[in-house]
Amino acid sequence: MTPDRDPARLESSAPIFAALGDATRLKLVARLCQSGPQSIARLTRGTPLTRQGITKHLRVLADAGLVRGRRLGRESRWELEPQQLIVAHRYLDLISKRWDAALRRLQELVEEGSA
Amino acid sequence: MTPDRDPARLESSAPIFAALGDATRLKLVARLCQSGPQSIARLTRGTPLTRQGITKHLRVLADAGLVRGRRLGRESRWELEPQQLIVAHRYLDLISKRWDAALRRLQELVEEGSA
DNA sequence: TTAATATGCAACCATTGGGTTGCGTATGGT
DNA sequence: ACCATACGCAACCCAATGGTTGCATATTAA
Repeated sequence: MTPDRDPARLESSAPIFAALGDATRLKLVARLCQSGPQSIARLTRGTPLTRQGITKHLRVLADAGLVRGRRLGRESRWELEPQQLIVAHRYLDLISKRWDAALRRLQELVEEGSA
Repeated sequence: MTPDRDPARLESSAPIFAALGDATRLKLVARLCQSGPQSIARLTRGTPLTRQGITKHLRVLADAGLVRGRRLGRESRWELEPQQLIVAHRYLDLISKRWDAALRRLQELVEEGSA
């Protein structure tokens, strides 16, 4: 375990952030979050994009492990996959904490220097 | 405030995620985090990239507000900017919580349906 | 059976992105 | 004064991305 000590593990968060780094995909995530699993056609409604555009974005999210889709009859239902979100979340948590620590160290140095 | 209620605010997180969505930039953030403010030349050492490459990545991070640089003598010192990290962190927090809520609702529906 | 719905696949296009090289310039050290 | 260091700017290149259209296919409904 101890994923917060493994730099390689940390770098693997990049694809997750990359997948979230697009306004359209963020909206998709939000919609899947708020309204639960949906078909592509339904996800397309309300966006200025083509169904194919949405499909591509869903694939990107799926490749990052943020989302999963399976065929149900003639439609394919897509839903959120929480684990990867948690990975990203933990990464930011770690960075924030490290940054806090660095800030404190810096602060101490400054105070020492001016004392 | 209540940034967690403002969809427009939420979408504005996309550039932050996009900036973090690259392995090289994640490493830069980690290095700035661990070893504090550094010059471009120093940040370049240890990477297979050119100084210009690093400079470009720093600009991307800066445009996302994650990092800030200022000229000190003949070198330019770059350091982390924590607030944007917190924004991203809060976004993931929100999504996670919404997702939890959706999961619970779904769970209830399933249980009702099979009861 | 026929029509409408929901999707997948492939080609294509324009733009962005990651990365380099070359060159010019300011700063620091000797 | 001179040289090395640290940097910025601009041009350039190739690959990836965001987005479209056209067409083929499976499924549901009438």
